[in-house]
Amino acid sequence: MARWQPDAPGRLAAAALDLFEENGYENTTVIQIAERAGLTKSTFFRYFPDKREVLFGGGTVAGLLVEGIASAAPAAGPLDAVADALEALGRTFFTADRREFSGRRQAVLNAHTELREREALKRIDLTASMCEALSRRGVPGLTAHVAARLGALAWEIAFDRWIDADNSEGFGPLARQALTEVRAAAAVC
Amino acid sequence: MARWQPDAPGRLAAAALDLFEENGYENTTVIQIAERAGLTKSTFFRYFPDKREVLFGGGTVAGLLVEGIASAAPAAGPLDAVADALEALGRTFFTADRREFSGRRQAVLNAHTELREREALKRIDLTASMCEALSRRGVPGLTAHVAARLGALAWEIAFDRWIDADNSEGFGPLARQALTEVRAAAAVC
DNA sequence: AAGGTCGATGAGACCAAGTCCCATCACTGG
DNA sequence: CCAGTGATGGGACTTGGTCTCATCGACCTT
Repeated sequence: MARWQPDAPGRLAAAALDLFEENGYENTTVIQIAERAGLTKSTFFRYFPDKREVLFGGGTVAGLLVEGIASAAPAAGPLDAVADALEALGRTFFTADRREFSGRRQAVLNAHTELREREALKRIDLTASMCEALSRRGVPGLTAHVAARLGALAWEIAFDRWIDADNSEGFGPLARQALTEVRAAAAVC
Repeated sequence: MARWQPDAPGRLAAAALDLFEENGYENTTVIQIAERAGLTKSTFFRYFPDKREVLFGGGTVAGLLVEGIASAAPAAGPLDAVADALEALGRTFFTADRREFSGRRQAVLNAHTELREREALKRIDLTASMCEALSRRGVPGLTAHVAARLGALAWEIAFDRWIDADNSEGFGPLARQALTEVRAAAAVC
């Protein structure tokens, strides 16, 4: 018999999402989250550096993106490399079984400025990661910047559509579709 | 004789910038900021909703941008409207006499994650404002999104160059230049 | 000139976030 | 049987942020 229940951080994250949905982010206390998970404030801060971070656990995304861009066909253009990376994300991270969770989480993020703020920072850092990865492919600096930002925009569009209940397509195809739309829109600016 | 020294928020912001430079953001206390400005914690939070916001006082930027985009020539394309707006910003906000201050402020922002986070949110909201303004010009949704993001990128590039000491050009021309470079880069994605 | 309102500020209680340090206690290996 | 380990608990402490009430000079009214 194990001494402690398994997966403390997972339980904390689940409890936090529940409570944020029920009472709102600013009306729930770290102590309440910890209690619902059968833990204490001390343990909460052992796993998460602050209250916001409890909803941003999966830090593997940056790595997946960078790897996806790096391993794209050498002849692929910058936006094609980004498309490959987003597709990899769809296979590993935005899988069908996580769609409901992602939707709930995103709804909570959208509803609270403090959480939107954290998300904004994550997005900027992810975009910077994509930009670096593109540079390492030999893409010139400014082009890499533009491609990374257009890729981030396509990502967001695809994510919104993926979350949308009436849509049962996978994230990968949605990302490719969004990317071609973005590319077309950029051409008429 | 005035009962109080004038411009309490301005004094608070100046004191905060000084202290952040001297001791770093997390090592300076709101009480210290208030004391240096000859005020108290109560007064600080009367003018600023939180400690970070003391470096983000000028909230007129969004209005200037939106107005600039709205008042561009009707025949102008989306990115040209953005260029007009950035030029207006250069005339009203990024004036030569504020360059030194802007540089100091930006250095502090870049050095502290908490402040970068707030800046990230501001940027997202500004980009959304530009996007809306473009939509009101009749620019189709996706095109507006792309133009707003490319405009934001050009803004950042122009700002960095403007801050750079060896460059005495005004913000407006730098923004136009950055925008044409970004446009060219987007064409080869 | 006396008195009352107004508006910016001060004082201090109070709560929650976040940090730190040390105690606990089942499991493990010798 | 015993010492070490590692996840957890407990609680003191600092700071950000909220709230309410007190202060007091300027200004206005009569």
